[in-house]
Amino acid sequence: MTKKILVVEDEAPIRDMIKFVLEQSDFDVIEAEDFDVAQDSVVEPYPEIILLDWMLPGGSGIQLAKKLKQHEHTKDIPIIMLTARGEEEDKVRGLDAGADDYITKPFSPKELIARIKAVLRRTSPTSNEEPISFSGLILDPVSHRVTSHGNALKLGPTEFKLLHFFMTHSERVYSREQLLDNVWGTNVYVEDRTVDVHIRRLRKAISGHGHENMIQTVRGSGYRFSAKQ
Amino acid sequence: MTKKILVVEDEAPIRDMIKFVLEQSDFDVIEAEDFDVAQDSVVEPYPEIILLDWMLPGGSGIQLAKKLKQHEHTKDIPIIMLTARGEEEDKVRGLDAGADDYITKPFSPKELIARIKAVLRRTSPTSNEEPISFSGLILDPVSHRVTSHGNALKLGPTEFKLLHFFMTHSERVYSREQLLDNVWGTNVYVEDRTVDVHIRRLRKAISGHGHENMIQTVRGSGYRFSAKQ
DNA sequence: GATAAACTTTCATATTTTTGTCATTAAAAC
DNA sequence: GTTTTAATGACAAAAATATGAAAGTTTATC
Repeated sequence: MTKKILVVEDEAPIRDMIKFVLEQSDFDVIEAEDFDVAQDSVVEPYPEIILLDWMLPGGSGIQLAKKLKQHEHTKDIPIIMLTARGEEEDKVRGLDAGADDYITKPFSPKELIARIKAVLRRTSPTSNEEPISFSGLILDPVSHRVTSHGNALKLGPTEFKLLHFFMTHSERVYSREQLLDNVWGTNVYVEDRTVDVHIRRLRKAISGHGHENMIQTVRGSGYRFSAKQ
Repeated sequence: MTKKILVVEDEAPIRDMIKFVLEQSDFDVIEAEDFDVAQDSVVEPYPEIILLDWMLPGGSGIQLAKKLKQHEHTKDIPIIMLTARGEEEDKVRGLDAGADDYITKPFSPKELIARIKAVLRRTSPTSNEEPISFSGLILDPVSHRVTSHGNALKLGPTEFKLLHFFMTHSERVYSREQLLDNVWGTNVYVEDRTVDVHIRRLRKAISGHGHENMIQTVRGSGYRFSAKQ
């Protein structure tokens, strides 16, 4: 699950440094050296976060921020401003313009990564946290637990995700590819048949508690999760 | 439940800005522009949190912090330092003097509120002075003691905070990063893996008393504190 | 203010768990 | 009965966590 980050910075050396640091931490970096390139870069799939040099030539950093905040699709993308020392007053305007955080140059790689992660944590949507229940089988996303009639079941991470997906998308057939996309994530290179193995592991884990038939094979199409027989 | 916040800041415009922001978020603000006024303001009912300008005229911010930390009634009031950029080194001394967090000026309203809430989250379980108990394991915030079936356990400061957090947030998975935020604090840049080590030490400390499995590893997600197996 | 003790953080290494793939067997479809 | 598709068991590689120890900091004590 690599996150896309757009780095808008006119000075190539700094941009390169940032790119290097971020890629070390497994982010997917897109670079832009000015306002126009940056604008063209904010397209689908949208970056999850934008590092924006405040002092772009012509002071266009603020303009870009404002523009992004105006559009529905981009207004929720968090922006971290990069500022130089001594530009204190501008920061206020930057934060007004909708930036979520700022970092003062020069910064340490550690700080950069920490800030990015903090912002991602703050802004990433808190999905539905309610336990999901199907005839005695309960999955609780908060405690990250699955119980069957009160007994804790032991599943690996992938089986947990798979079950979570199924329980939130029941009564519907999914092909192996769709399952891979939804559970493993897009652009993951894994054999289709691997899904079978995880299905089997999941079935094994929830079986013996009256949940024998909840994960149903639909020959030629894929699998379906259902409480009905 | 409006919380009382004392703002110690000599520059009136900044003070006003902070007051405005905090009142928007339903805090009850008390202002002080210097050491003496501040000292007189720290009386019952005590503020729940203090925002303290580091660079008070005469550098008396640190003195105030130290003084507050010396007195029984005020030593547990969390202090957030307000510092200017370029005073990085002072921050260290500030945190030494007992500050719980710091914010660099200028800061956004969003950031200010976020930091205050974070500190309150971290420290307000402390304001609940009731001992917390889980199947024979008792943590008493007042005496700062942990006992297992009556026997005192020896934990380091971090292990104590970690256990305290877990005991007030059981049955919920926390990632290493979330634990760092909640137990270490937001301004701390520490390796994720460091959490593992403290988890181990905590486990070691509470083990051998029938609490083997209270701190549970959730592979791929983090850790969970639970009385259940 | 020096010295020792206690803590914290990081790092290297060991251990455990999980994962993806493959070969084989079983089941269904035609 | 042959072909197609899924189930299963085993296994090696990869990933994540546990652990021990070193190095650096802080705190306490004399």
